[in-house]
Amino acid sequence: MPELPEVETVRRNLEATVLGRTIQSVRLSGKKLRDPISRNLGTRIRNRRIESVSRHGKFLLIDLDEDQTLISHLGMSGRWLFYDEPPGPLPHVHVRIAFADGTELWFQDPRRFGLLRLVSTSRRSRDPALSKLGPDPIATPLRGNWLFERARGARVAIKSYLLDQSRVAGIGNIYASEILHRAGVSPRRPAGALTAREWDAVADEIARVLGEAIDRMGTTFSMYRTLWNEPGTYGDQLLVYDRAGEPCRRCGGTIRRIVQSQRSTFYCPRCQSLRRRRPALSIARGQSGA
DNA sequence: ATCCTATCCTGTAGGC
DNA sequence: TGCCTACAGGATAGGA
Repeated sequence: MPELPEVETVRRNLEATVLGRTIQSVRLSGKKLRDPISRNLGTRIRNRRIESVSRHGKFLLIDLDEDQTLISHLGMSGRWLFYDEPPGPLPHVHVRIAFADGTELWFQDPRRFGLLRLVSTSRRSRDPALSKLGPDPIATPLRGNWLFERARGARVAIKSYLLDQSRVAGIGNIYASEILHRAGVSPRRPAGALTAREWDAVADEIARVLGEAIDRMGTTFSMYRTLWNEPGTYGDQLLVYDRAGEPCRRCGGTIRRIVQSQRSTFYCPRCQSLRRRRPALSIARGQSGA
Protein backbone atom coordinates (compact mmCIF):
# COMPACT_ATOMS: atom_id res chain seq x y z
CA MET A 1 0.00 0.00 0.00
CA PRO A 2 2.00 2.91 1.20
CA GLU A 3 4.82 4.04 -1.02
CA LEU A 4 6.94 7.16 -0.76
CA PRO A 5 4.13 9.71 -1.38
CA GLU A 6 1.85 8.11 1.19
CA VAL A 7 4.62 7.91 3.79
CA GLU A 8 5.66 11.51 3.08
CA THR A 9 2.06 12.61 3.59
CA VAL A 10 1.96 10.87 6.96
CA ARG A 11 5.34 12.38 7.83
CA ARG A 12 4.05 15.90 7.12
CA ASN A 13 0.89 15.19 9.07
CA LEU A 14 2.91 13.94 12.05
CA GLU A 15 5.23 16.93 11.88
CA ALA A 16 2.25 19.26 11.94
CA THR A 17 0.58 17.44 14.80
CA VAL A 18 2.81 15.65 17.28
CA LEU A 19 6.12 17.50 16.95
CA GLY A 20 7.13 18.83 20.38
CA ARG A 21 4.60 16.71 22.24
CA THR A 22 5.69 14.53 25.14
CA ILE A 23 4.53 10.93 25.34
CA GLN A 24 2.59 10.30 28.54
CA SER A 25 1.63 6.65 28.22
CA VAL A 26 1.74 3.77 25.75
CA ARG A 27 -0.44 0.71 25.31
CA LEU A 28 0.60 -2.27 23.18
CA SER A 29 -1.54 -5.04 21.66
CA GLY A 30 1.18 -7.60 22.30
CA LYS A 31 0.84 -8.99 18.78
CA LYS A 32 3.87 -9.21 16.57
CA LEU A 33 4.18 -7.17 13.40
CA ARG A 34 6.92 -8.03 10.88
CA ASP A 35 9.06 -8.39 14.01
CA PRO A 36 7.83 -8.53 17.60
CA ILE A 37 7.38 -5.08 19.15
CA SER A 38 9.77 -4.73 22.07
CA ARG A 39 7.80 -5.49 25.27
CA ASN A 40 9.38 -2.58 27.08
CA LEU A 41 8.78 -0.10 24.24
CA GLY A 42 6.27 1.72 26.42
CA THR A 43 8.58 2.27 29.36
CA ARG A 44 11.40 3.30 27.03
CA ILE A 45 9.48 6.03 25.21
CA ARG A 46 7.33 7.29 28.08
CA ASN A 47 8.17 10.90 28.97
CA ARG A 48 10.12 11.30 25.74
CA ARG A 49 9.54 14.37 23.60
CA ILE A 50 9.10 14.13 19.82
CA GLU A 51 11.95 16.16 18.32
CA SER A 52 11.62 15.54 14.59
CA VAL A 53 9.91 13.33 12.02
CA SER A 54 11.88 12.39 8.93
CA ARG A 55 11.67 9.78 6.20
CA HIS A 56 13.90 7.70 3.98
CA GLY A 57 12.07 5.86 1.22
CA LYS A 58 9.11 4.18 2.90
CA PHE A 59 10.59 4.36 6.41
CA LEU A 60 9.50 6.96 8.94
CA LEU A 61 12.03 8.07 11.54
CA ILE A 62 10.52 9.62 14.65
CA ASP A 63 13.35 11.12 16.68
CA LEU A 64 12.77 11.49 20.42
CA ASP A 65 14.95 13.20 22.98
CA GLU A 66 17.53 11.16 24.94
CA ASP A 67 18.96 9.63 21.73
CA GLN A 68 15.94 7.50 20.88
CA THR A 69 14.44 7.01 17.41
CA LEU A 70 11.26 5.13 16.62
CA ILE A 71 11.58 3.54 13.18
CA SER A 72 8.22 2.86 11.54
CA HIS A 73 7.30 1.11 8.32
CA LEU A 74 3.67 0.83 7.24
CA GLY A 75 4.10 -2.43 5.33
CA MET A 76 1.00 -3.20 3.27
CA SER A 77 -1.75 -2.04 5.60
CA GLY A 78 -0.25 0.12 8.37
CA ARG A 79 -1.76 3.46 9.38
CA TRP A 80 -0.90 6.14 11.88
CA LEU A 81 -4.06 7.82 13.15
CA PHE A 82 -4.32 10.93 15.32
CA TYR A 83 -7.31 11.73 17.52
CA ASP A 84 -8.12 14.84 19.49
CA GLU A 85 -10.64 12.63 21.22
CA PRO A 86 -9.92 8.92 20.87
CA PRO A 87 -12.85 6.79 19.63
CA GLY A 88 -13.86 3.43 21.05
CA PRO A 89 -11.72 0.38 20.36
CA LEU A 90 -10.77 -0.35 16.75
CA PRO A 91 -9.53 -3.71 15.46
CA HIS A 92 -5.83 -4.27 14.73
CA VAL A 93 -4.54 -1.33 16.75
CA HIS A 94 -1.10 -2.35 17.99
CA VAL A 95 0.18 0.81 19.63
CA ARG A 96 -1.69 3.62 21.36
CA ILE A 97 0.40 6.60 22.36
CA ALA A 98 -1.31 9.09 24.69
CA PHE A 99 -0.17 12.68 25.16
CA ALA A 100 -0.73 14.81 28.26
CA ASP A 101 -3.57 16.85 26.71
CA GLY A 102 -5.70 13.77 26.03
CA THR A 103 -4.87 13.46 22.33
CA GLU A 104 -3.71 10.08 21.07
CA LEU A 105 -1.66 8.59 18.24
CA TRP A 106 -2.54 5.03 17.16
CA PHE A 107 -0.79 2.54 14.92
CA GLN A 108 -3.24 0.24 13.16
CA ASP A 109 -2.11 -2.61 10.88
CA PRO A 110 -4.45 -5.50 9.96
CA ARG A 111 -1.96 -7.51 7.93
CA ARG A 112 0.87 -6.89 10.39
CA PHE A 113 3.60 -6.53 7.79
CA GLY A 114 4.52 -3.19 9.37
CA LEU A 115 7.53 -2.47 11.54
CA LEU A 116 8.05 -0.53 14.76
CA ARG A 117 11.48 -0.53 16.28
CA LEU A 118 13.24 1.69 18.79
CA VAL A 119 16.91 2.40 18.11
CA SER A 120 19.59 4.83 19.16
CA THR A 121 19.33 8.08 17.16
CA SER A 122 23.08 8.28 16.74
CA ARG A 123 23.21 4.81 15.23
CA ARG A 124 19.87 4.79 13.44
CA SER A 125 21.30 4.79 9.91
CA ARG A 126 23.18 1.61 10.74
CA ASP A 127 19.96 -0.26 11.43
CA PRO A 128 19.73 -3.23 9.05
CA ALA A 129 16.43 -1.94 7.66
CA LEU A 130 17.94 1.41 6.69
CA SER A 131 21.59 0.72 5.97
CA LYS A 132 21.00 -0.90 2.57
CA LEU A 133 18.55 1.66 1.19
CA GLY A 134 19.36 3.51 -2.02
CA PRO A 135 18.92 7.27 -2.28
CA ASP A 136 15.58 8.87 -1.47
CA PRO A 137 14.52 10.50 -4.75
CA ILE A 138 12.82 13.45 -3.05
CA ALA A 139 15.74 14.26 -0.74
CA THR A 140 18.26 13.62 -3.53
CA PRO A 141 16.86 14.24 -7.03
CA LEU A 142 18.23 11.48 -9.25
CA ARG A 143 20.24 12.10 -12.37
CA GLY A 144 19.58 9.90 -15.38
CA ASN A 145 23.26 9.33 -15.96
CA TRP A 146 23.82 8.16 -12.40
CA LEU A 147 21.02 5.62 -12.77
CA PHE A 148 22.35 4.56 -16.17
CA GLU A 149 25.83 3.89 -14.78
CA ARG A 150 24.52 2.07 -11.74
CA ALA A 151 22.24 -0.22 -13.76
CA ARG A 152 25.04 -1.34 -16.06
CA GLY A 153 24.93 -5.12 -16.41
CA ALA A 154 21.62 -5.57 -14.57
CA ARG A 155 19.50 -8.14 -16.37
CA VAL A 156 16.44 -7.84 -14.14
CA ALA A 157 13.40 -6.16 -15.69
CA ILE A 158 13.29 -2.38 -15.18
CA LYS A 159 9.97 -2.72 -13.32
CA SER A 160 11.49 -5.08 -10.75
CA TYR A 161 14.62 -2.94 -10.63
CA LEU A 162 12.61 0.13 -9.62
CA LEU A 163 11.02 -1.86 -6.79
CA ASP A 164 14.43 -2.76 -5.38
CA GLN A 165 14.80 -0.44 -2.38
CA SER A 166 18.58 -0.75 -2.44
CA ARG A 167 18.61 0.92 -5.87
CA VAL A 168 16.12 3.71 -5.25
CA ALA A 169 14.20 3.97 -1.98
CA GLY A 170 10.47 4.60 -1.95
CA ILE A 171 9.03 3.38 -5.26
CA GLY A 172 6.41 0.65 -4.91
CA ASN A 173 4.16 -1.31 -7.20
CA ILE A 174 1.73 1.45 -8.18
CA TYR A 175 4.25 4.19 -8.93
CA ALA A 176 6.68 1.84 -10.72
CA SER A 177 4.02 1.18 -13.38
CA GLU A 178 3.01 4.84 -13.56
CA ILE A 179 6.59 6.09 -13.87
CA LEU A 180 7.45 3.68 -16.68
CA HIS A 181 4.28 4.49 -18.58
CA ARG A 182 5.00 8.21 -18.51
CA ALA A 183 8.63 7.60 -19.46
CA GLY A 184 7.50 5.47 -22.43
CA VAL A 185 9.63 2.51 -21.32
CA SER A 186 8.39 -1.07 -21.36
CA PRO A 187 8.43 -2.66 -17.89
CA ARG A 188 9.87 -5.81 -19.51
CA ARG A 189 13.12 -4.24 -20.66
CA PRO A 190 16.23 -5.37 -18.77
CA ALA A 191 17.34 -2.49 -16.53
CA GLY A 192 20.87 -2.63 -17.91
CA ALA A 193 19.59 -2.28 -21.49
CA LEU A 194 18.04 1.16 -21.07
CA THR A 195 19.85 3.95 -22.88
CA ALA A 196 21.11 7.02 -21.02
CA ARG A 197 18.28 8.96 -22.66
CA GLU A 198 15.70 6.53 -21.39
CA TRP A 199 17.16 6.78 -17.89
CA ASP A 200 16.83 10.56 -18.18
CA ALA A 201 13.14 10.10 -18.89
CA VAL A 202 12.76 7.65 -16.00
CA ALA A 203 14.57 10.03 -13.62
CA ASP A 204 12.31 12.92 -14.69
CA GLU A 205 9.17 10.87 -14.23
CA ILE A 206 10.26 9.55 -10.82
CA ALA A 207 10.47 13.16 -9.62
CA ARG A 208 7.29 14.26 -11.36
CA VAL A 209 5.04 11.34 -10.42
CA LEU A 210 6.16 11.17 -6.80
CA GLY A 211 5.97 14.94 -6.45
CA GLU A 212 2.45 15.18 -7.86
CA ALA A 213 1.33 12.24 -5.74
CA ILE A 214 2.65 13.98 -2.60
CA ASP A 215 0.69 17.10 -3.64
CA ARG A 216 -2.43 14.94 -3.68
CA MET A 217 -1.68 13.22 -0.39
CA GLY A 218 -0.97 9.88 -2.04
CA THR A 219 -3.07 7.16 -3.63
CA THR A 220 -5.81 5.44 -1.66
CA PHE A 221 -6.27 2.09 -3.37
CA SER A 222 -7.91 0.54 -0.32
CA MET A 223 -6.21 0.77 3.06
CA TYR A 224 -4.06 3.87 3.06
CA ARG A 225 -5.30 6.95 4.91
CA THR A 226 -3.75 10.16 6.13
CA LEU A 227 -3.22 10.80 9.83
CA TRP A 228 -6.82 12.05 9.99
CA ASN A 229 -8.23 9.01 8.23
CA GLU A 230 -8.72 10.80 4.91
CA PRO A 231 -8.05 9.18 1.53
CA GLY A 232 -5.41 10.48 -0.87
CA THR A 233 -6.59 11.64 -4.29
CA TYR A 234 -3.79 10.65 -6.67
CA GLY A 235 -5.88 7.64 -7.69
CA ASP A 236 -7.67 9.99 -10.12
CA GLN A 237 -4.38 10.55 -11.92
CA LEU A 238 -3.39 6.91 -12.45
CA LEU A 239 -2.84 6.19 -16.14
CA VAL A 240 -2.23 2.43 -16.04
CA TYR A 241 -2.35 0.93 -12.55
CA ASP A 242 -5.38 -1.37 -12.11
CA ARG A 243 -6.68 -0.41 -15.57
CA ALA A 244 -6.18 -3.73 -17.43
CA GLY A 245 -8.42 -3.92 -20.50
CA GLU A 246 -9.20 -0.22 -20.42
CA PRO A 247 -8.05 2.23 -23.11
CA CYS A 248 -4.73 4.00 -22.73
CA ARG A 249 -5.44 7.67 -22.05
CA ARG A 250 -2.56 8.66 -24.28
CA CYS A 251 -2.81 6.45 -27.39
CA GLY A 252 -6.12 4.59 -27.03
CA GLY A 253 -4.42 1.18 -27.00
CA THR A 254 -5.43 -1.42 -24.45
CA ILE A 255 -3.76 -1.48 -21.04
CA ARG A 256 -2.32 -4.87 -20.23
CA ARG A 257 -1.61 -6.63 -16.93
CA ILE A 258 1.38 -8.94 -16.62
CA VAL A 259 3.05 -10.54 -13.59
CA GLN A 260 6.69 -9.80 -12.81
CA SER A 261 8.37 -11.13 -9.67
CA GLN A 262 4.89 -12.18 -8.53
CA ARG A 263 3.59 -8.62 -8.61
CA SER A 264 1.11 -7.12 -11.07
CA THR A 265 2.50 -4.74 -13.65
CA PHE A 266 0.25 -2.55 -15.80
CA TYR A 267 1.39 -0.93 -19.03
CA CYS A 268 0.40 0.11 -22.53
CA PRO A 269 2.25 -2.11 -25.04
CA ARG A 270 1.75 0.51 -27.73
CA CYS A 271 3.19 3.50 -25.82
CA GLN A 272 5.78 1.37 -24.07
CA SER A 273 7.32 -0.68 -26.82
CA LEU A 274 9.58 -3.56 -25.89
CA ARG A 275 11.85 -2.76 -28.81
CA ARG A 276 13.83 0.35 -29.21
CA ARG A 277 12.85 2.30 -32.28
CA ARG A 278 14.09 0.68 -35.46
CA PRO A 279 15.03 2.43 -38.70
CA ALA A 280 12.05 2.92 -41.03
CA LEU A 281 13.92 0.95 -43.69
CA SER A 282 13.57 -2.39 -41.89
CA ILE A 283 9.80 -1.90 -41.59
CA ALA A 284 9.48 -1.09 -45.31
CA ARG A 285 11.54 -4.12 -46.20
CA GLY A 286 9.36 -6.37 -44.07
CA GLN A 287 6.21 -5.10 -45.82
CA SER A 288 7.57 -5.51 -49.34
CA GLY A 289 8.73 -9.04 -48.53
CA ALA A 290 5.24 -10.12 -47.43
C1' DA B 1 26.95 -10.62 -6.79
C1' DT B 2 22.17 -11.22 -8.92
C1' DC B 3 17.96 -12.91 -9.32
C1' DC B 4 13.93 -15.61 -8.01
C1' DT B 5 10.69 -17.94 -4.80
C1' DA B 6 8.25 -18.57 -0.73
C1' DT B 7 6.62 -16.50 3.41
C1' DC B 8 4.60 -13.58 6.93
C1' DC B 9 -1.04 -11.87 7.82
C1' DT B 10 -5.99 -10.28 7.21
C1' DG B 11 -9.61 -8.35 4.35
C1' DT B 12 -12.12 -8.32 0.21
C1' DA B 13 -13.82 -9.34 -4.40
C1' DG B 14 -15.43 -12.61 -7.50
C1' DG B 15 -16.97 -17.31 -8.98
C1' DC B 16 -20.11 -20.89 -8.09
C1' DT C 1 -26.97 -16.10 1.29
C1' DG C 2 -22.63 -18.61 2.00
C1' DC C 3 -18.44 -20.98 0.89
C1' DC C 4 -14.21 -21.09 -1.50
C1' DT C 5 -10.20 -19.25 -3.85
C1' DA C 6 -7.21 -15.67 -5.52
C1' DC C 7 -5.29 -11.52 -4.77
C1' DA C 8 -3.69 -7.11 -2.48
C1' DG C 9 0.22 -1.03 -2.30
C1' DG C 10 5.72 -4.77 1.56
C1' DA C 11 10.39 -6.60 2.82
C1' DT C 12 13.33 -10.46 3.56
C1' DA C 13 15.59 -15.06 4.13
C1' DG C 14 17.36 -18.66 1.61
C1' DG C 15 18.53 -21.12 -2.52
C1' DA C 16 20.02 -21.38 -7.42
